[in-house]
Amino acid sequence: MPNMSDVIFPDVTLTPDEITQRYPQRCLPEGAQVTRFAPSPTGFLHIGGLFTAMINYRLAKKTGGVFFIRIEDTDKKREVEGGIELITKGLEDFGIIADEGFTSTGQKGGYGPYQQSQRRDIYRVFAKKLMDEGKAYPCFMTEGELEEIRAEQEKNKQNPGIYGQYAKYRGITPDEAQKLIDEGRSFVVRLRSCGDESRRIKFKDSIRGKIEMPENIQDTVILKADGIPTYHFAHVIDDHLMGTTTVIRGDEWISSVPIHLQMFYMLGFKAPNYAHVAPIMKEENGGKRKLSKRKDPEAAVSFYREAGYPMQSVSEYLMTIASSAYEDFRRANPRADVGEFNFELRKMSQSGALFDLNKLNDVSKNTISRMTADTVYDLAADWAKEYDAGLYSLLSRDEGYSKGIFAIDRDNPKPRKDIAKWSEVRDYVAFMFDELFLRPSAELLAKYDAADAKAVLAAYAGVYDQNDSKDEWFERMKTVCDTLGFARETKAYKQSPESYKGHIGDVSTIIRAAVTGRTNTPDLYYIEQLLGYERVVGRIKEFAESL
RNA sequence: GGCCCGUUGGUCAAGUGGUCUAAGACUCCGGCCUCUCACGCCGGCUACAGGGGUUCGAAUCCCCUACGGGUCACCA
Repeated sequence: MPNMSDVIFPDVTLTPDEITQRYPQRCLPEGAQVTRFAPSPTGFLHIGGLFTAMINYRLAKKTGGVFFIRIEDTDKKREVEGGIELITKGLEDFGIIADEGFTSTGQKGGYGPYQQSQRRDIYRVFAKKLMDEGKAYPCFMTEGELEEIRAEQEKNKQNPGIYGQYAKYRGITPDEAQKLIDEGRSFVVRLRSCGDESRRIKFKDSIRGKIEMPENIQDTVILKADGIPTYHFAHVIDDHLMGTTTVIRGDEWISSVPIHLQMFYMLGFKAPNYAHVAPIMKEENGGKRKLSKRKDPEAAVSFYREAGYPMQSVSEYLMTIASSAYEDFRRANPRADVGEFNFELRKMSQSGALFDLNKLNDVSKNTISRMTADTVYDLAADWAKEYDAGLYSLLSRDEGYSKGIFAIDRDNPKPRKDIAKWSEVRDYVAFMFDELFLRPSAELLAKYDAADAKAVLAAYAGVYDQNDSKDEWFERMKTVCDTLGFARETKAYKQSPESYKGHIGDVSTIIRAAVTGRTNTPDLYYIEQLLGYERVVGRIKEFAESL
């Protein structure tokens, strides 16, 4: 009588030991964590995937360990051309660069290959080992049979699945298997579960604490009909061989942990620590639901790039979701590198956070306010180059000029926080470029007497001096106040409003409207300095005539 | 439906039996500062899902209910 594994795995010649020797124990300092991100190459970087990857990365970095990227391409149907590069490149934009495995420039590291489709032989060796030990068997059930069983179970209100009496092929003999194979029947390899429903399996999740569940009793598929492993089996083999110490993944995997733990046990492997992160949610009809790739554009990381959020801002926002202590850290260390933050898994929230655009905007404004004018220019121009060509040509026409705009009120302890995303830049800088400058309408000054406004503009145009220091400039505006009957101090006006036409604020508003076409802008002095005498006085005169 | 997990203001959250008449952040609304805006500062609105226990004492521990999420594939 032939051996079952010879019937099923005639192609497998290597032994588990030979494989294991290729994956020596890692030499890492005490406490170093080996983590990984294991995406499918679907060509779509989900914001939740980025989040998970970031947490994996941070933990590895914090502990002096290793972070690697492994491609889980065991389902060819979902694969997309260029999907791997899109994901690795996408992560690298956020500073998440793999120590091992896939980077945008290819694979590296000594524990590969890091792509499951290239590891077929490895999985088969261990599947064979399980079969040799009676822990796995071939199952020839057809789709129709599977459906019948499911229907029967449903009718009897039993749990669905292949276990106990429903595991029809548990007792198949090698001869019977050979016969079916000769008939051309296809088969999968199932685990011969050693679980007992009445026993409970306990494990400690690094984020959620103690979890306990009934043992797995399902004869889970480990090798599909095409000989490729299922996620479960690949996970166990890969993370064992690659030396992963902490598996950080989405919490949709929690319910599979009993299967995984059982496989580690049956294979004689030590199981890693698990950490299951809560998904990022979206508000809908008053409820919450997971951000969906299909329905929600904001689920894609590319959405934020297009909207003009700097990668840095998205990172920062995600960190605030990952750890509530992060905002305090950031306040205390505005310029520090994220790496200095003491990230801890156990402080992570266990329930899914609603994605909050308000908060992202706020975080982003703060993030941008900490950038230098040069950086703001570079990033804004990069964005514009791709999404707003008109703006790009204006910004890049005179780099120094453009940087000057972004420099206004930037290098001080309380920098302005006007910009949350690059798509706002066009509006922010509009009046600095004649091409975008909107001639002010008289409406802006509706609350003022037209004759007074004209007088203010004429007086100011007469005395404006491009060479003034800021103090001189301000003093000159006050002089205009004096000569035209406006109060040079707001307080003086408030004390006796009847003795003035208005105050310094009114005068500056009139001038601001003429020069910028708006009543609210950053510091007028610096704007005028950049604009230059001709344009300042020209705009003032033009506006005065229109009143 | 079975099994898991969760539930503190509109949102993110701190909180591990007394220091909780519950921190902080975002949003919103007032006010101050101020050449406008922004910044900053001050203040305000709004919360322990519900019910039972345990305890001198419960947001915190236990039980039940409700609600929300996840999972139950030859997808990951």
